[in-house]
Amino acid sequence: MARDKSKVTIYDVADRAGVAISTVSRVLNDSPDVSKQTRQRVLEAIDALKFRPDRVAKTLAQQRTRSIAIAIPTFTTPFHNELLKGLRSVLIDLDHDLLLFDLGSRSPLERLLGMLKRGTVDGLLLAGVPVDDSLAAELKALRAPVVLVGNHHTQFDCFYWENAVGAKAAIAHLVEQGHRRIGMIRSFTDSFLQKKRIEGYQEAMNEAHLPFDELLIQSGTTEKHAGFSEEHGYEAMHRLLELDPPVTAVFASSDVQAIGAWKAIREAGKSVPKDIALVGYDDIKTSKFLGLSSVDQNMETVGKDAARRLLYRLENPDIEERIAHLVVPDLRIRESSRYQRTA
Amino acid sequence: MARDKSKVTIYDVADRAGVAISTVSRVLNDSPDVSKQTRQRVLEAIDALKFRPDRVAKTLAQQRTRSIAIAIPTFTTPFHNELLKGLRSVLIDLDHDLLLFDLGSRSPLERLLGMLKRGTVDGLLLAGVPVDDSLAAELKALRAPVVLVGNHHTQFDCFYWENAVGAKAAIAHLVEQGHRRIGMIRSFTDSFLQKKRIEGYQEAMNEAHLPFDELLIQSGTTEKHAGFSEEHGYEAMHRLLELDPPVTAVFASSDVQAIGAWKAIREAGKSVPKDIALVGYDDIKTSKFLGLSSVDQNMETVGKDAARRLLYRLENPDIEERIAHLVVPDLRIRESSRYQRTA
DNA sequence: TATTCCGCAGAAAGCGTTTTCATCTTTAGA
DNA sequence: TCTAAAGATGAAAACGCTTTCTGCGGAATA
Repeated sequence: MARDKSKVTIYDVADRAGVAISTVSRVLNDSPDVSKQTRQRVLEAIDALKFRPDRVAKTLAQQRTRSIAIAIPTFTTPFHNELLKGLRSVLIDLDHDLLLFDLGSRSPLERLLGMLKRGTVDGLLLAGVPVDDSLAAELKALRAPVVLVGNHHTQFDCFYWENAVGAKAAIAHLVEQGHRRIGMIRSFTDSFLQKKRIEGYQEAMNEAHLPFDELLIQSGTTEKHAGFSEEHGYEAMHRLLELDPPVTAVFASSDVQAIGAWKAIREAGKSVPKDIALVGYDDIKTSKFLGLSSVDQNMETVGKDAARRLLYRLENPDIEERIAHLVVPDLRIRESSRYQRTA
Repeated sequence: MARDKSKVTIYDVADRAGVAISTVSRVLNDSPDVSKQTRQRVLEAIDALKFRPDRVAKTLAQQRTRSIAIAIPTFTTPFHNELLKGLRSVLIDLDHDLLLFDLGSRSPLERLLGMLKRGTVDGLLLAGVPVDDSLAAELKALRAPVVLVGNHHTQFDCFYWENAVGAKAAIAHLVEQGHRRIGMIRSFTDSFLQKKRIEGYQEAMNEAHLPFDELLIQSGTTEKHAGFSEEHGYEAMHRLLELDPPVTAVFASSDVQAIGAWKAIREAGKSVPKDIALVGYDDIKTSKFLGLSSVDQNMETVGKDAARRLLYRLENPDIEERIAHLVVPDLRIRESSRYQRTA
């Protein structure tokens, strides 16, 4: 309400340029059906009046919002920052807006679908959100372009990681450093991602002919963020510290968990990497400065690629082909695991 | 385009209920001018058709978008995560959307103002964005509701921190621990916030009758994020390490800088807190687990308060009164500075 | 010279709501 | 019993664009 400031509209421009509004619209949208002189005149009028087309009206007329929503489990983990960064840079270039949507809040899925139904956004990027068949069906029914990040589903475009490969590389590295009792910190819930990382852990252990001990894979009790939190890592590490024979290395499913674990190790009077070597996952920026070894997933690049794909699908709603892009992660070895065991 | 799925509109509802669309709209907006039976009938129709009013059309008709944008310098620092969290929780409750806007990209201010002009958002929350008089004038001219976080300007509602108090408390604590050569890591640019923190540093040094030495206040060369980055802290710490007599404690203007500094200290073969005590600012979640002492600014609470204020101003555009809420920060003492010097 | 075609521009019909205004009932007041 | 007020509803005009349809004049074709 009370929006006086008498907005300058397409009519004002048309008046001043002595043309019809349709002509102004054509100029605005780079239509070829406008003569050079007319275009010039309109452009001048636009300039003189400092006219900016109303985004909402355009949206209503075109039935297209030029904005997408990204749904992520939560904001409080640094995990998604890089992803967001990549996303934004692409969206800006293609003149789209980004709506934030965290699934931590109440009735998240319902609100998500509501957004699509009410036409708030054109498309959806689900990052780290598990998609079961019922959700998939609903999304399909809405015919909404959806791109998945960090998860896999045959009916959608996906960008996800070779989680098994990353985990395996981490463990192989620890084995090479002379470790034989290698613990793992898992997440609270049993996601696709988590399964793969455990798979990688087991493969590497097998190949090194190390016995499998299920006590070596521990989780904490904090459910928040599905267990991808410092607290959770801290708790899980406590359990690992009680094992006998003791672990000499720990692989955490995320860097934040590793940071939590580190604290537990410190408090137990042990040190990293001398007593216990530590490797995380995600390679968040902090890890580079903490000297925490980690598995780099190239989040920013993935963010860019995912955004491009979503926008492409917006333009071409009817392509049937689904892409499933597998990103191969890189192990970054730092001080937290750079210590050769001689025993 | 190609949005077949033949959207169900207010007309369909009206048809089914046997009323005019205006009546449906009244029901939708809880108008009292609808008889009980009619309302009931309409409600049933809405239900049966699973009708959801189109957000965009509503926006155009009402000249109100029900969404706000938050402008922050960058996503890659964990600093704003808590703020975002607070914001979101309030916005959800009041049915508003949040658009992300990072100023790291090109021509940010222009795009920001464009958003307002084009009616993409109703209001703006500027977090950590310096507002000079020319920007203030432009914002005023647009008559847009704006709330500032972390900065002060007489013409806008502000939520900001007693930066001097926080810095002073940090230094006082270090003095109490027996430190006399206390370094400070500042940001790259000379913001309001930075000035205040330096002010607090100096006050505390004065009160402890410690000599002021401008070499004790160092910055790095990395301009990115105005110097609030790990790299910057790392560089600045290198300079501090060269001082003679050496510093025994360092106060960083942010936690990320402190993390960078910590790395430099480690690499120099010194340890925290034994050789050098460390205190940061912001109290990001990571700090709690690193054992990094820090100054807590209650970001999440501020985020909530700021969002509420902005929405309040949206409802009441004409209130003249400006609020300037000063948040008093709390020092959180952890291991990184918990070491009494006997010298 | 008569016909067709093309380039350009205007008129007008959407897009899906809200909101004002007018109309038609009732109900209340005298 | 008549009139005024209140209550409920519908018709239609916004909101600010895009897009289709139509038409006009001039160039190209026959």
